[in-house]
Amino acid sequence: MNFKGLSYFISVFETGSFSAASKQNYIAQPSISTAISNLETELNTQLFQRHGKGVMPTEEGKRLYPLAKQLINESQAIKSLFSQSEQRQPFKLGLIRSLGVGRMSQLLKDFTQACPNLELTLVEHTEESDARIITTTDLKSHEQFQPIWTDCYFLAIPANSNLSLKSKIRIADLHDQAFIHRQPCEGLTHLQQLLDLEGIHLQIRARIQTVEYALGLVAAGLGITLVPQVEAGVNHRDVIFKEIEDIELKRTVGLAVTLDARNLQITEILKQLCTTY
Amino acid sequence: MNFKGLSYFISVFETGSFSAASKQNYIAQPSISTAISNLETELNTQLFQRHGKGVMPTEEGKRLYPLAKQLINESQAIKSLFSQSEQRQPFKLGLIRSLGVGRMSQLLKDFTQACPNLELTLVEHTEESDARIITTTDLKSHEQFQPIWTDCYFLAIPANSNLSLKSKIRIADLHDQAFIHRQPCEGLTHLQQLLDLEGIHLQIRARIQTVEYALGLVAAGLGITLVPQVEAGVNHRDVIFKEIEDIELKRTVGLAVTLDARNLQITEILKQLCTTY
DNA sequence: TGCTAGATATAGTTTAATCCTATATCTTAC
DNA sequence: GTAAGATATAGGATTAAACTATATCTAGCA
Repeated sequence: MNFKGLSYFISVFETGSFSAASKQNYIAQPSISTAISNLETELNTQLFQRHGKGVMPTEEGKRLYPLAKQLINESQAIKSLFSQSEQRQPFKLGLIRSLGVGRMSQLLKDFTQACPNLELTLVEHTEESDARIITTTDLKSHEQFQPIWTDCYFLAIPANSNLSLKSKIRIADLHDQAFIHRQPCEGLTHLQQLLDLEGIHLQIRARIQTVEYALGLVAAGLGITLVPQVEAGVNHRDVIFKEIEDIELKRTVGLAVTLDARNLQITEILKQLCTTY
Repeated sequence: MNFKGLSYFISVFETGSFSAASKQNYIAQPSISTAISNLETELNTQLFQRHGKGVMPTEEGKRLYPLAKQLINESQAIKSLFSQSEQRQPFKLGLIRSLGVGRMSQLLKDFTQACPNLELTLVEHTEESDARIITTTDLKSHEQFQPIWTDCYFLAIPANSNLSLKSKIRIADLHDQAFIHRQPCEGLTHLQQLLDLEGIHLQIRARIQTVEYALGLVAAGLGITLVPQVEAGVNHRDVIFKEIEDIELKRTVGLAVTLDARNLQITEILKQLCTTY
């Protein structure tokens, strides 16, 4: 198997003719003939049916085409990635909020090291971008998803709350608790469904959007709230973080990439990189 | 760029030596030298630092390695896919429930057509498998995800219910409605959180697992329930399907594949195929 | 320091693959 | 039946890859 043979195969497939492919590649027609013939021998299958008015791909040929196309695209992507190493390539990465500064800076450091010719721009995940770091909730159907982290959710409890004294917090302990509601939040969505099933009710004291404000209100003693693991890592004055023992609250954060050709080489590297976390 | 050059590069990278790589590939050492040199010229970058005791990959070499490795793996996968076309290859596909018979049979038909040498076994999504068709909720961190369908959820309403008369159903209309609870169900999870926020309460009349039973109970007039779009397509006696107008309930169904080498060639084809839906 | 072992680089030759030209064969259309 | 257009085959020319032989470099050691 070699790149040239596959490239010729692609040309033949797309033009439907050996002679047209030969012109497209600036070589003689017999060269295409032998190249395809060699490929057929190597794969032990017939790729085209020959007849007077050109060729028709067989079922095997139709199966090979997208695979060959992708392979050739990737090889060219690798080549361009290195040979164009001089000029910086713009790349927009969309981010959701509350990803955690520590691990995100490490991730971005790894990204830029893997692609030194990158001119990275960080935008909101709702904006147009080349790739996004999101949870599975925000995944669009035309995107591919590579998980990076799984975050558990923790309760953030005021130090003076009665809950802070308990060694293990169970879902029943949340009954009638003062609660700071934060939206959008996958974990909270899940929690509230579970509470509803159990007939447990929360007293919503505030509705806000950012984790920082929510924790601020917790510190002020207004009530408890739910935050992703990573946000709980930081030390907050007057706030205690605890897991809920008898249920599992989590979200999956990962890289979502559109299957667009423009930045294929970069997104492939990023996807690869994400598998190492 | 050619396959041989990249293969030699991989050998050199893994052995840390031109001469060791030459032995591994049963060729003379100068051939490796020139092959790597050619690759470096083509990519316009230095891949290894030479010194007396072998070679050390440069930063560029380290970047190239995983890309080259993947490319070579894919090419061998393609080759083995066609040349081993005789013997059937076992492949386990895990499925969640309530995917919808119609579209699933079409998908499986496309799968088996794309890979005619497949010996396909369908198992529960919790069992060990080569790939799974699941929602994003069930995605594991070591898996890659390719969305296939996005399903909206519909309310299933008994024909004799007062709700069936309304032209548009809003979330407020669900207050104190008799409800058949089905778990696990992503959409229901979401819905109950929204109801909880609005202070709307459901009267749970039954708790079951399968869509079929849930619809049976709806038909019996026990209460309403929530089912994914695809299940609503089928005609059910005495059951009416309606969307909730003022909220958006949906799930994303897709192909989850582990990044395991064993069935790489097949999973790659399936992923490719899934992008076409 | 000088020697040796082990590694990569270079030069020149040989081999193998690729491509070319010329021509044969086949199909379709008129 | 014939011409046009397409693929297949044969044999020679070109180009790329591999080999042998040898040079150069480095590290380790007496």
